[in-house]
Amino acid sequence: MAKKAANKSTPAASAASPTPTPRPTDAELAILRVLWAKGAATVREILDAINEDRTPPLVYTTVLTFLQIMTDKGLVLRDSQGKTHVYRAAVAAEKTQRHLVKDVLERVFSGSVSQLVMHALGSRKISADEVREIKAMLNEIDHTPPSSK
Amino acid sequence: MAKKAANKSTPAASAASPTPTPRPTDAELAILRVLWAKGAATVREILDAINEDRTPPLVYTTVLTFLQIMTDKGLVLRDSQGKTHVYRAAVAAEKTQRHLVKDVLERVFSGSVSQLVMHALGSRKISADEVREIKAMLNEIDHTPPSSK
DNA sequence: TACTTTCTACTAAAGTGTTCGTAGGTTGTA
DNA sequence: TACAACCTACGAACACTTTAGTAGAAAGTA
Repeated sequence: MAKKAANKSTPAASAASPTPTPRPTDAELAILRVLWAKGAATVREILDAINEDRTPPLVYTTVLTFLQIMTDKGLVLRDSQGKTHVYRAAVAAEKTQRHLVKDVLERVFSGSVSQLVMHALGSRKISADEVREIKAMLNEIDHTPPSSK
Repeated sequence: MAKKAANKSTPAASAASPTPTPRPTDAELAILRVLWAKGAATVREILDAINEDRTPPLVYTTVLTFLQIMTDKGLVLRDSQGKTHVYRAAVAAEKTQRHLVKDVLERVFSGSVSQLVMHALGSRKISADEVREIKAMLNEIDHTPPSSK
């Protein structure tokens, strides 16, 4: 009947790369974000951090299960510190973010960076500082002579 | 274990309330993109369009099933034209794209537009035209006073 | 030592997404 | 008319996600 299903974003070049980096799920991303921010954390610390911005709070074992799954997937690393496990992210924030952005870029905007950027700029109030920051980046990759400011 | 769930099927009352616009799935997005491009299409037309950029091609009934699900969800509208159904998107491209960008913005970048934009800019080669376009948009934002609150 | 707290591993169930297959109806054509 | 081609509805398998419960070990406390 149904077949093996294929949810692979990367063309599976295999070889040496240890991380195929499939899109993390929502729950996984939430946990990774805590770990990226804290560096390392126990289940309880992650639980508390997640429940801070979450209306129906998760229970301890739910987060524990996520961490176990993520350990299997290679998304996090586990240090057995006495009886308690301490987790760290096994994937870099930068890389994962880039991956997710690229994903949206292709899936939603057919690869049009300007479309994506324009939607991003329109999606939320943005500070003058941020505008300046973005302009600086644009100037860096600019191929044309600087226009008037 | 019940899910918080926002909107359920509402089988009888089709196209009732304003669409809460949940994230479309990958398959749904692929179909929406075809419909946004073509305006309206039959199952077969959608199938052909999708299989153009798809290595293991889908079969007819798979796409049909997606369309049926999407009709139930209110993502597409169906015109019964004789024996064949003609589908149109029920959600605007703009709105859906904005929604998806906002989603990534919050989930991945904690709402930091500049972070998202910078990752977008770094994720792919970008033409001088695109750079100009983005700069123009930045200037517009920049010069728009925040209005009274 | 006995009780309580806390932790991990294992299990499980409901939900969601993806993918087809089969049955049965309609339509055009030899 | 009979058959092939095409279409829709429905059902089903299966993987993946989310969520939590139970059991049992370890550690702290009265």
